[in-house]
Amino acid sequence: METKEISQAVIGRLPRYFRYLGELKDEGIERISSQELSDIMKVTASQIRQDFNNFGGFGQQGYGYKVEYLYEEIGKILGMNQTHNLIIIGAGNLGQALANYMNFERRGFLFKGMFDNNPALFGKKIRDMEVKPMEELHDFVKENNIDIAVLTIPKTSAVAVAEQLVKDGIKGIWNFAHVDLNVPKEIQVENVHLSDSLMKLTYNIIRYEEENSISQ
Amino acid sequence: METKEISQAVIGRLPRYFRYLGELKDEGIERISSQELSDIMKVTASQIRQDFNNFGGFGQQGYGYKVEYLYEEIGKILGMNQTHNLIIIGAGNLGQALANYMNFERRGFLFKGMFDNNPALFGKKIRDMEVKPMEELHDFVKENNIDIAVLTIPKTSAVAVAEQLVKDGIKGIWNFAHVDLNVPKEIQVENVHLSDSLMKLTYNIIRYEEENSISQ
DNA sequence: AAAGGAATGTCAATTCATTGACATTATTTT
DNA sequence: AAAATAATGTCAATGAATTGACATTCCTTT
Repeated sequence: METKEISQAVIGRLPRYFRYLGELKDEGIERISSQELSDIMKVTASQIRQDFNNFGGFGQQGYGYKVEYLYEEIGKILGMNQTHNLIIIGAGNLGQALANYMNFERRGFLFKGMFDNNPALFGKKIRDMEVKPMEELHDFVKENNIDIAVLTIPKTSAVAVAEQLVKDGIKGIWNFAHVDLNVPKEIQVENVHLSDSLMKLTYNIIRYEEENSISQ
Repeated sequence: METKEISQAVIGRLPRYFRYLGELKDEGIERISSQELSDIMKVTASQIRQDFNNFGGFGQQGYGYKVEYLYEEIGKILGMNQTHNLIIIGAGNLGQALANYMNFERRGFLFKGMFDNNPALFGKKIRDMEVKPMEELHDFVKENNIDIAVLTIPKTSAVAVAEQLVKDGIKGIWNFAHVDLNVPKEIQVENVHLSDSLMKLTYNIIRYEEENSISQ
């Protein structure tokens, strides 16, 4: 079987397709063409077809795409048909918010534990899960087949914790700490750098204002 | 003055440069070459120079870049030398987490208010700021010169709220709702779709595992 | 069952982003 | 003060991503 690399540009668009297709499915729509999807999603029909073709193509010529089938297939590609054992490290506001906010379970993310080094939080229940001390983290990861660690701890400790998690056998890290982790390339890292995102927003706001004042 | 468009690819890298330069500055490092920065940040020196040149270039030939100067200049480009009035709409876990988590003020983001439609939350203080009912939102935005609205509300209401915010004169929206907002292009939107990010992570985990099992 | 129409899959062309190379210019050393 | 060195700024080349075009294939209608 040939292993052709699929670009992260394509991967980055899949969740959005998945979301729109889920909505179409919920609306009871059974079939859609790339052109119709293009109109709804505001991307070119050509890109949609090109993207899907990375995975062999899911449509029928002359007909279009079956919404439910396409939804399922993209879901499989994204691993939404599997379960993933997940822990949250850092039980501060953000960690708690993520634990509560996500309807993880609906997508196969099994919330297995929550860790912090603040004794005041030990035993506190978040989503029926007691916060455990950091000392227990590494054994827990090893013994419970944890796939994904969510890092919502300060950047000062994030790098070291990540390195240890790698040794414990973690497969992926969802990193909210404001630092770049230094892990082997076989460990997948997805960064969510919130302040970077906010800075992009301010750049674009300022840029728009400047453009306007120049043309006045 | 010429208005040359700077690609979002470049903008997206600026906050990371800003972060590394801030750290270098804090370490007391005064000068750095694109090659040294390249080694630290794991991007090509060519890209670094190319990126900076979009803004005219900040270095001195034969010398390199003055860390503090470069830090300040990139900060200005990102609007970090200005203040931005900001409100959070949706005082649930995520909204509260963002209010507490960010050291907004250090970067010029002035937290001006928090809104929700859950009466149980009205008056609750978050960061010395009482949660206000949604009814007061639109007048508040108009009267207090709000630049940025952070949307941490369910997707069902996000689209309508965003449309009204545009009428109220908002400039940018930091959108955590799991939906694409439909606003005029002069309004800047920065999406943080957390579950999209998590799906990318699972894709990459699965992909790595498949690659490995094939080569076994 | 055959003809016509519709929409995919795919190839080619174009646009955009990244990398490489080097002339130029400033700094540093002698 | 001059020569040597260092590193930028910039141009050209390469590579990647997106868009456009159309032949092929399947569906639908008659």
